[in-house]
Parts: sequence; C-alpha cells; structure tokens
Amino acid sequence: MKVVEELSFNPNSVARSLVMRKSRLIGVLIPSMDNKFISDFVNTLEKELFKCNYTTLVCNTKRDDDIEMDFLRLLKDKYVDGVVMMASNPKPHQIEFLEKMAIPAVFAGHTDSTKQFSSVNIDHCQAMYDATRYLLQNGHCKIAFFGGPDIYQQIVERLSGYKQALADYGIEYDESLFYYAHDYDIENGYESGMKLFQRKDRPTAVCCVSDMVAIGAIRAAEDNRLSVPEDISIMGFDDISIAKAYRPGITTIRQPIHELSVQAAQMLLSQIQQKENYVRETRILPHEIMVRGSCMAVSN
Amino acid sequence: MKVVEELSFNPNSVARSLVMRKSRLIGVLIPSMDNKFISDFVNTLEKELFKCNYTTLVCNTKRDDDIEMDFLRLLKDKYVDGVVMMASNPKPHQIEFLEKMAIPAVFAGHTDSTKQFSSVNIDHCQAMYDATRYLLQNGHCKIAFFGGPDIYQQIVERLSGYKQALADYGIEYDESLFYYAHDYDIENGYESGMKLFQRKDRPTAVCCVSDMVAIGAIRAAEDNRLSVPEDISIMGFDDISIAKAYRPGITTIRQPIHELSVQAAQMLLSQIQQKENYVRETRILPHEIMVRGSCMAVSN
DNA sequence: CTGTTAGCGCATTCAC
DNA sequence: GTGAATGCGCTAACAG
Repeated sequence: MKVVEELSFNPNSVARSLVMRKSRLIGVLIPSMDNKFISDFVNTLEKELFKCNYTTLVCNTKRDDDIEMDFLRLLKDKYVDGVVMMASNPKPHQIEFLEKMAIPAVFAGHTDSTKQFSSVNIDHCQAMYDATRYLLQNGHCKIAFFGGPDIYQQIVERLSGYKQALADYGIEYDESLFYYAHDYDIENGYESGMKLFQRKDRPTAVCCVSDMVAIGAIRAAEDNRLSVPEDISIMGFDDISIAKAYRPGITTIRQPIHELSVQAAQMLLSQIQQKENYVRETRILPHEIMVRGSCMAVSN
Repeated sequence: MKVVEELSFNPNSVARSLVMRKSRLIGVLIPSMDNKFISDFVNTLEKELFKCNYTTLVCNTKRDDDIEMDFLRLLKDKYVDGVVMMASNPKPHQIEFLEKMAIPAVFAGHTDSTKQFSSVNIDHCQAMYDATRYLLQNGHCKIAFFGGPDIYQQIVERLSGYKQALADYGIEYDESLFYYAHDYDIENGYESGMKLFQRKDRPTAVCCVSDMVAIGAIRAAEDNRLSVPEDISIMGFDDISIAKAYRPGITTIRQPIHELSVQAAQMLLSQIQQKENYVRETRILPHEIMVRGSCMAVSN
C-alpha cells in the first residue's frame, strides 16, 4: 500500500474490464437531450448509480432505431454492467439482443409487455384519461387532441385514455378533432393549433400529448386572438419545469420523474447483483394532475 | 473474410483499446443537461464526431469541480482519444492534467487564456455590451443586472460588458442595481426580480445573464403587476428555444451554438490527427441580438 | 500469506 | 505474402 501511494499507481480500467468482463459502467439510452423530463431523469439516475460506484454512459439515440441498436452493440462491446432503456418502447430485436448477450436491463417510461425485462412506468392511458376527465368535469364537451408520433406506445396509450374518457361521458369520438404531428415539440403544437383555431366550430378545450405541444398550442391560440383559458382551455402532459413558469401556468399531468429514476436504478442494481435469481417485475407508479391556469371551467 | 461472416466475428473494442491505447471515444464534459443550449451543442457535436466514427461519452459534471476531475481521470482510464471541455472555465489543474496525460482537448464556450489548448467561444463581454447598448439606444438609462455565479469567467465577462456600455454612455455603475444569484435558472431570476420590483426607484430595464433568469424576472414583474415591456424591459442571453416561444418573446443574445459545436469537433479532430504538429488556436465566433417583445423603447 | 503464472482479445513484430 | 510469437495491464488460480 505504501508503494501504491509512492508510485501513485492507479489500476487500468480497460485491462480490468477485459478480464473481468465488467466495467462498472451503466448505459442509458435516451431519445433526446433537449427535454427537462429526460435530463431530470438522467440526473437522478446518475446520482443513484454513482452512490454504488457506477458511471453512467449516456446514449442519445435521437429516436432512431438503428442508432439505438448501434449503441446497444457498443455498450455490449464495452462490457457495460447494465442498461436503462428509456429511448423508446421495447422492440423484439432489442429484447432478443439483451437476452442473448445476458445484459441486465430495465425499461423506464416504457413497459416491456413480454415481461422478459423489468419496467417502471406510469399508466399513460389512465393519466390521459384523468386529464380528459378533468376537462369533462369542468363542463367541456368538445375537446380536441393534439397527438404525437404513433410509433410510441405511450402516445397511443394516451390517445386511448382520451377516447375512453370521452366514451365514459357519452361523447362520441370526433376524428376531425384529432391532430396528428410527427413530433411533440413546440412547433408541432403551434401548427396543430393554427389549423384548429381557425375553424368556426372550434372546441372549448384541447388535450396535448406534452407540455411543449401545449406551449405551441397556447402560442397559436394567442396568434388567433383567443385567450387561454377564457376562450380555450389547454391541457399539457409531463410537468416540465417551464410548465409552471409559463404564462398562463400549464395545467398538466405530472410524471413522478424522480421516483421513476430511483426505482429504475434500484431494479437494475438488484438485477446485476442477483444474476439469474433476479425476479423481473413491472411497476406502475402513480401520476398526478397539476391544476394551474391554462384550463378553466366552462359554463353551460 | 468468409470466416468473419460465418462466425459473425466482431472485434472486441476493450481488448483493442488496451493494446492501441485508443478507444475511438471522445469525452464531452458538460455542466448540466437541463438546458437547450447544452443539448443542442451536444447533439451537433455527436453528429460531427459520428461522421468520423467516434462515439461521444457525455459527462455531466453538475458544475462540481471534483466530479469534473473524476470524469477526467475516468476518461483517461478509458483511453479516450480526446475531450471537449464545455463544463466550466479552464482550471490550472485540469490543464496540467490534460497536458501531462497528453490528451487532446478543446474548450468550447470558454477560452483557455493560457493558450495551451484550443478554444472556440464568443466574446461574452462584447455580447453583453451589445445587449446593454441596445437598451441604452432605446432610451433606457437606469438598467439593472441580474448576474449569476461569479465563479464563471463568462459571467464575469458579461458583467464587465454591461459596465463598459454604461460607462461609454456616461452612466455611473450603481451597485444597488446589481443582483447576484448562485445559479442562473428561473428561480434565481424570480427572486432577484421580487426584490428589485418592490423598490420605489425601480429601473426601466434589466439585463439578465441567461434566458432562464429573464423568464424568472418576467414572472416576478407580473407578480408585481408590472407589464413587460411596457413597465419594464427585460433582456435575456443565450436564445434557447423557449425564448422565442415565451410570451412576451424574449429579446436576447444568440450564441452561434451550431457553429461553436462544429468548430469544436473539427479542431479536436485535427488535433488528434496531427498530434504534436497541431497548432493551438483561439477562435471567437460572432453573436447576434435577437429583437423580440420583452424590450421596448422608453420615451424620455 | 506471498509469489508466480496463465490468459482476457487484440495489434504488432518478426520469422518463414 | 502467411503464421507464430510477444505484450497491453489486469485478475484468478495455483503453488510455495
């Protein structure tokens, strides 16, 4: 130990990885970086894993399936000890790859319906159901939906929650009130809004798949001389930090981002420790509606 | 080659790194993740490096010097081929470490005043000078400054640009109009605003170190029944995407984020290729003022 | 309990 | 040209 100090020896992690087939590295696949929801998740995850001496390798897949698979291979090559998958909904070839290579993995914000890997998620369908019901309970009966890319299971589930709530309140689903976009950023919400708000028969409320879409929608409403929430109520989803700071404050569904992250870390860690004995599980965490200024009751 | 196909052989990158002392990995040190400015930078950087078959290892230092050094050591251990330093202003022990370990490095958004490493940056002093001058030219003569942590060289430079502009317009610097905060997020701008806007002798404008601070300031103004920009003009800095979408649109200084990133990548790449022959250089890129709704002229 | 050795999977070098 | 040796820095297994 004295000699270690004297020569300031420090073990070479690459050589160690080579023989150990371990790296104390955890890969995290994320769909993008420009989103408070994701950065909060990663921040918490890093903190949790760091406690156990793991370093996080953040992989931004930019929502590209090929990049996703490239990263998975890279991570395998690097002998990562585990992977947190939050980039997209589980795909068969990914599951197969992870299974074959015996890489511990956890899906976060997504549910592996094959149950081959653990997942932590919220009930996206129920969450959007609650959002829609909140509007219905406040007297809205004509509610538009600004959707996102339907390649995401979560988005599909959210839409079905919306439809379910309408059905439960005896309102027929009107396809002309559904606006599809290829992404869920400000621009998409703005474009959908510009189309919708120019209609004579505009609704009294709109449900958005994300807070960013909601911000775009609010901008579009204002550009059409509509006041939010007086003329139109706008509901967000995610509760990113800007949702509270925006004017008006955005009424939205909060995902328990911190809990999602902590549990993902813990599940992955115990999977790494317990190896074959690990019992996979699917956890659904509670969401919460954040009532702020972008929605109001309508008098019938 | 036939056999390679048949056995679907794929070279082991860890073993390769061990013997080559290279990894085709580039480390990127960032101060946080929750910022469009940073995520845009990283996105572009990844794209540029990916073209040359390099993978990016994103390290979130959370503005902690120790974490920063830990990552630097980790990166050295992993035999990264180079490092992009955008987490904080260059510190002597980092420079020494990089120099000693012969790790190619580039500072982005920061300038290495020792000139031992290359840098790409904007002129933060001139940028804030221009922002302040814009307000002065629009008739404002009492302008507050919402500053951030002075541990950042950029922030110090921005403050000095503000002071310089005032001086050039024959206005004495009034320390009571300078509000210091430990971070530059929405909350800090809000707190500074709540203090300032309750004063009887409030100014007609405020320069903020970041767009997030500006958003907080706008919120505070509104909570004090002040209209932006009618009662008070608020100037941002960075031009993050929300600056345009916010209401009112935030007049701000745009950093050429894409160019910053592309040039950082190119400089690092040529440094890696040219080895000892590489000539270090310091590049300063032009900024731009984005005129939007949060500032207006004042009639004297 | 200390000392030696084999081998992780590659690139490099030298011999053929 | 092809083939066999050496070593990158470590861990694990084994011997003394």
